[in-house]
Amino acid sequence: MARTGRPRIFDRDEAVVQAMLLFWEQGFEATSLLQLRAVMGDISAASFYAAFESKEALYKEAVERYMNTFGRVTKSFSDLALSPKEAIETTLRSTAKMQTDSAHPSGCLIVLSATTCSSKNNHIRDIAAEKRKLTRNRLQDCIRRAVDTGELPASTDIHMLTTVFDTFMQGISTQARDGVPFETIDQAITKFMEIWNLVRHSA
Amino acid sequence: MARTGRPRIFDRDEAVVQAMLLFWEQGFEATSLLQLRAVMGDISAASFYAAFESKEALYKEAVERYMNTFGRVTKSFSDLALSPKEAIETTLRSTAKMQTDSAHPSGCLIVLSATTCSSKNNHIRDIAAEKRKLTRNRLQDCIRRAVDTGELPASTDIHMLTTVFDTFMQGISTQARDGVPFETIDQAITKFMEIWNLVRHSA
DNA sequence: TTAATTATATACTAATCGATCCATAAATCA
DNA sequence: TGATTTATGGATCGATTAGTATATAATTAA
Repeated sequence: MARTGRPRIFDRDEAVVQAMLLFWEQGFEATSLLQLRAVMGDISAASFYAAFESKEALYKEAVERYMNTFGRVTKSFSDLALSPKEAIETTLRSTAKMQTDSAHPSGCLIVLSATTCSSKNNHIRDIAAEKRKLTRNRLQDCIRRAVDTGELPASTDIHMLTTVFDTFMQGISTQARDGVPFETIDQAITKFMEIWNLVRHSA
Repeated sequence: MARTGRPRIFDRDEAVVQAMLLFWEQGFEATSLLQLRAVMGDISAASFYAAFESKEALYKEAVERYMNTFGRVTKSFSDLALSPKEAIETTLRSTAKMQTDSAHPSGCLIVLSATTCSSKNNHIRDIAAEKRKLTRNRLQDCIRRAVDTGELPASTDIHMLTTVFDTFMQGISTQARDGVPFETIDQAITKFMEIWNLVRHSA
């Protein structure tokens, strides 16, 4: 059952991807409708608003698309086939690798695209902030699992340790934006992960 | 010898501070001239452009002001009265304390206010990026000093270790923006700093 | 063939953007 | 006093912002 009406001249799915890349590079507020429509296939304003409700609605779609593609690098947090330590280390290395890939904007869209914005757009900031919270929760679950299975001592301060790893992970975005190469970040991760063994033997 | 001409009706110095706070909160592009003029004492457009050359020039002044006030928390990197480890630990704790102070915007202006911007404004991004580079260099000098004095082994990878601490420090900005309280970050710093001893005994 | 549906192109809106012009006010200097 | 200097208020600039109105084109369903 094909849908009725005049067919869309552009690929909506591909348009979302291109919009995502632009939001990733420039952030929400710095990206204009004119720029968006250009990269989305030189579509008209009418076509844009017919296919997407608003700039904000498109941003939400772009964020979701990011989470389901590039943002998947943090999925290892929830990989029960890995030990918690392996899960975190894998996530950090995948994150660094992805964020320094020159095939797309550097850093993380969720961390960079809307951390600052005008007061009237605080609800925009919340869109990405919510995703950061979700990721942090999965990191925390991963650490909790390590405590539950005895890999880390029962005395471990889960909240504190989550902050240690979350802080480092978010810092990778700025490092990547500033051009620090993957190899350097990767070596830094190797050193950073040694914290795990310290926690392990701090009972 | 008082200067000639009609006296300025607003406090230029205080106006820069208020502009700095607004750039800090909202970022460069999200902050409009209208908002700036409002917080700078409800000054007119003519007064603004007479006292400051442009929005960009004001931003540069605001960045300098930040570096000479709130940004001073990283000065400990260069405090030779402290051991390198103390210098870094002091800087991290001061940074966390400052960035979570509710008396002003959270996080770091240098990290947050211009990491993303429209393509035409890439030179704006460079203003803050240059400051991040300077801070990183002072952190690196601090670590180099530890190697030179023998506090860290001669085999230490200074570049890598600088990345470890710089990444964590920059991550504090997003943590602060997301409302993580000082106490939590402070405890995370305690755990994070244990890396130092690992490097010390990794010869 | 006609109706219904959907997307299109084009023109346009009101608001805001950073920045400028100009006449005038308020100070010092001679 | 009168000349010089600087800052002011207020109007305005062209460009750009996100978003809309309208008429038409292109498809499917009946």
